[in-house]
Amino acid sequence: MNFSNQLISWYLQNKRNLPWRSTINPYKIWLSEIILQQTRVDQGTEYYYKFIENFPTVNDLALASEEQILKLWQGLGYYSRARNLHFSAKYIMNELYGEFPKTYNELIKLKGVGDYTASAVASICFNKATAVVDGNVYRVLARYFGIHTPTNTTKGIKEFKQLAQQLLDTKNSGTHNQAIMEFGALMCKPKNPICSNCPLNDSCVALSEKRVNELPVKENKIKIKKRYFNYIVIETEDNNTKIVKREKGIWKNLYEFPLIETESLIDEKQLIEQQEFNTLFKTGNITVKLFNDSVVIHKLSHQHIYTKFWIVKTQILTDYTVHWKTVKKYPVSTLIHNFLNQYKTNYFF
DNA sequence: GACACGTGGGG
DNA sequence: TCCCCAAGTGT
Repeated sequence: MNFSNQLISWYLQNKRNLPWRSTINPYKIWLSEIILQQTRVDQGTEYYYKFIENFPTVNDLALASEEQILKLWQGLGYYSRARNLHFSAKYIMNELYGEFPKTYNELIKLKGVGDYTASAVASICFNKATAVVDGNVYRVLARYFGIHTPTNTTKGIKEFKQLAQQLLDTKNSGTHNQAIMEFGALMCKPKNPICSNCPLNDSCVALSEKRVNELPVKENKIKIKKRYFNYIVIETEDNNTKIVKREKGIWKNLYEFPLIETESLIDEKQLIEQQEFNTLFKTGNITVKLFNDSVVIHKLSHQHIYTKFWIVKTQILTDYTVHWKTVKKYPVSTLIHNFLNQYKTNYFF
């Protein structure tokens, strides 16, 4: 048996029973692929169920509001996926008259759909001969063929894509693609791969050279930046607070309390001296209290956010105020969500 | 080409 | 604790 046949044979006997494996509906496959980008199956599965339940068709998704979609996406991260999902659903309904794209070249025109997702949907739903290359594929191919080219370089991307395409069983593209990914996820794992029980262990270059744990090779290391957030959590006498929509960067289009970002940690005295703080409260009579005695460190893949939540009691405000009861309806970051769970014991998403 | 973009699990 | 990394894409 060749490489592909061995993988497919293994796959048919060992694959997990996942909800998107029982359909070739392109909307559902597309949705599952977007959810699973850079996301573990265990983490994404509940979101897949929620989205299918709330938006059974691409039309339902197109008709929803972005806020509704972001609220459902809350906690999953990489929120541009949700925004692009919505944008592309509207594009499919309005520009393509509801007809889902069927080829790699048409699929990749969708926002949020790149080489991987276009290849996956085209092969799984329409049996097109397009090979997927994701993290699993890089790992399986790098090890099996002993390839040391860094995967996150132009040269590596090109080389692995070409090899994957060459190995593709073009009669069973969808099954082949899912087989190699599932094999990478369950057998050829990043740590502690199950080489002793691997169906390919008699022909794996990395195993024969005892270099399994050296592959795949990746270049670069991102530098972690530190940021200092001061959230101004307002309590008015009529039980309102203030929230605003983030307009760019991280958590774009999610809501948060008025934010004062500083160069370093600040105390109450320094907070009150901030220009932005004073413009929030034109009239006097406010009380300020730090909610978290120890700074909250929210860790993201490339930045650590040192956060202080300042509770400010005041009389009445007018702009951007919402009643505390309605705060839970807004999509927020996990940082804000965690705060709300501590601060308002009646807050549930 | 380099960097931004989240969150959570595992070793 | 810290670091890797997970069905990547957009700018």
